[in-house]
Amino acid sequence: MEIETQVLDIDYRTENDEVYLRLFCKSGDSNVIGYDRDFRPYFYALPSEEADAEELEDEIEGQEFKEDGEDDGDYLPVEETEIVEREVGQEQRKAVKIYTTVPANVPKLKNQVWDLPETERCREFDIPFYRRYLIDEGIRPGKTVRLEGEEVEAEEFDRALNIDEVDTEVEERDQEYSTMAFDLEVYQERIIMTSMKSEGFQKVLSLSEVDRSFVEHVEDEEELLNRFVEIIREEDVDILTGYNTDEFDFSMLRDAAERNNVTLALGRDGERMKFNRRGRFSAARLKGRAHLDLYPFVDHVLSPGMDAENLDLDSVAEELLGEKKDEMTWEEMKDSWKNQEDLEKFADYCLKDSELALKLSDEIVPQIMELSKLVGTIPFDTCRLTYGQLTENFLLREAYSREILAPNRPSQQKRQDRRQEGAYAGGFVYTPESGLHENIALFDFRSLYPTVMVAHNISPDTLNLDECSERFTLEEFDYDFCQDEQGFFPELIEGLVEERYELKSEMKEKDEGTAEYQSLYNRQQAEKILANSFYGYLGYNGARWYSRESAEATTFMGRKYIEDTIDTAEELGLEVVYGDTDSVFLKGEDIRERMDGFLDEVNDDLPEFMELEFEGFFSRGLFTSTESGEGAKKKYALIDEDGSMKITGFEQVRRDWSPIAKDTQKKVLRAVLENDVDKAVEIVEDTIDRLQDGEVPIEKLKIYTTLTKPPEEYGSTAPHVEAAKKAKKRGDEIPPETTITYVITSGGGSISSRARLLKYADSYDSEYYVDNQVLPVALRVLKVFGYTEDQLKGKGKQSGLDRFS
DNA sequence: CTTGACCGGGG
DNA sequence: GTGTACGGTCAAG
Repeated sequence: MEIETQVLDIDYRTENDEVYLRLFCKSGDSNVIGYDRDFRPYFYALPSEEADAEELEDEIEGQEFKEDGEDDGDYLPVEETEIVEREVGQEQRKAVKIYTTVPANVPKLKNQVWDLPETERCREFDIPFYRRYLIDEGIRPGKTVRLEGEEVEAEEFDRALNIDEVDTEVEERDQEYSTMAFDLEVYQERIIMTSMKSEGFQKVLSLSEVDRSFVEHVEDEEELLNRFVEIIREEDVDILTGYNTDEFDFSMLRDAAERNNVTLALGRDGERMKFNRRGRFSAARLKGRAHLDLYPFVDHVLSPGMDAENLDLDSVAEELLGEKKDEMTWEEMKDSWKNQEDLEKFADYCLKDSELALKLSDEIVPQIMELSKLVGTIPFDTCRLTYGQLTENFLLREAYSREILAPNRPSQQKRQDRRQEGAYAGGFVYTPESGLHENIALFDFRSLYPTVMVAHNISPDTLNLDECSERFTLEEFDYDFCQDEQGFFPELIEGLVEERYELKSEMKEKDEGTAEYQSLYNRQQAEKILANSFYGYLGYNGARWYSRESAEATTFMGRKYIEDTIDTAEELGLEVVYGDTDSVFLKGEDIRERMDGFLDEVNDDLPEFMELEFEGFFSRGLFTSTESGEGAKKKYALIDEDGSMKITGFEQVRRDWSPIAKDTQKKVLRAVLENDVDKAVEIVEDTIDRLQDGEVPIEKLKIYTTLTKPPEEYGSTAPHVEAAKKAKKRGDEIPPETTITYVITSGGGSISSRARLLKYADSYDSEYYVDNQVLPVALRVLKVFGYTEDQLKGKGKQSGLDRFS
């Protein structure tokens, strides 16, 4: 048979010292499984100085390798060897490619081969087998492939085949994936509710009866688990998703399943869910169904481009969807369950969380899929890999197709050494003049670092070549980049940028809001993410292709271009307000008329591929100052003509500040940007008055901090720890991982000793909130206008007194 | 200034 | 399982 399909997931099995891969695919509505039994694990060995490739090959062929090198150890078979030519660093070399039977043999065999005197080193021995397969076969998950082979039977799948051939040169066809989001509610370490939501299906399983049509009552945790598994399998979705499901929901599910002796057979192959350990995290892996946790993807890939500083579901949904969770605090939820009151609201909240996660997945999963197609990782990996790891997977694929051997991953020691080298200079930041500026035009370089790398052919493989006719030399440093042939990194960047350019022009022909437009948008976005990742990757200490020189040269040239741009502006008599890395802020009454001339002047001098672009106008901008009174870098706020603010560097979005402090700062910023400093001062004074008069609702004074262990295990005293200890004495359960919502109450003693949980707080310490919360954040803005703490406070008190007199 | 502990997301 | 990988902040030393 022959089938056109998309790979969604993949794994491998070993049976009797043989290995086969399982490709979990989707073709229309059909679930397809393909078995490939023709792919063997392998790695490379490079000959040392005292041997050539042939001698090394003979040595390997002639040896009998045993596990742990012991005579009675299990045999580590070398199935086949082959001599190949590969690019190694900057030279062409012969390498021995060594095939074995099962993947687990590779690391063991590699150790022994590496120890041979004929071996200089081994290469590509730590690429997970299924990734190796995807790379070598050219399969990119989510992209259409044609599988050919004999049809076989397989339970739980609509079609199954033993693969003879994989053809990746196939025209793309659209494929939809069904998605379900889920969420758990937990009380005293027990699962009490779970919600599930997909297009056309919603349900809440609850341990208590709730008068809602979507709620199904279950007797106990065991029944809840069994029903959960049943429903997931009945609905048989392709993608199961949620927010922080690896760390929270699935770890709860695992514990509950253990307690109740239930098998979490959630995958398509009837197997139980397993945790894959990956460093600091564990990932809940289902087979054949992709479990995509949205949180790590938001954290690793999306957050650099987002405004939100904390990445809880609420903030992320608000930024990406413009939608908020239902207002229900954790305290309210606990009370609701404890007293079995208002359970309808509780169930609504539970369902809402799944609904939000599902909407978020509508937004995010297509991006994960596009990145999977581009980088070639399965979506399960794509959503969990860090930026550097995504980049590296792409590089491994591109290296393979160019017959380049990937460098080895650095050891812990080597990473340490690389870190020790210290930071190199980053972007150039222009010191602004603090205060309020008007009529600001913002310009920035289109993808500064990627374009710099292309313009100067900066790449580890063009660095300091022995033979080269034309060199780009950086005299400040002791190295150069050869210009004769395009390097590995510039070639990849140029490819991505050009492809993206085409996609963008294709986008212009589609209507915004259509599915086609969205899909093109997601593709170009994936390409942008990847193109922008190479610079950071070269300076990342864990990178195989680490090249400090390349990273350093890139920022150096970036600084040169932004400084030249600033010079050009000044030569044209334009006033520079600020600049950071790849952006310049200019101001002037007539800036709108003069900007085109400025842009032409700059762009005419730039190398091909580089471009300065106009970003937008702002009617006002506030720049703060440092302790010494100099203009502060990276801390400013802008307002455009529509009154929308762009705030950078202020603390108003952090959760360790109380709402009263954050709200006040935002209001003060707006007043200042609307050119009304007096109003800003009044806002502060008024807030201080209200705090001192006890008029501020206690809700506005809460501060969050998370406990990671039981409160009594902390050595140091911190407000949240003390608040938790006191609550525990009153009989509250405070398990680890609790987020403590506390308020500093009035009275004597240290601040920590007066911290109480929000629900127990019957007073507040106005002095603390004035001095440690409101004043510091307000001063961050108002110091520029000459206000001091005493002044704001004094005035506050005075106007307070005025009122009473 | 360096070192080490803590924290994130979830309930 | 071709496992074992973060990065920033803050208080203490």
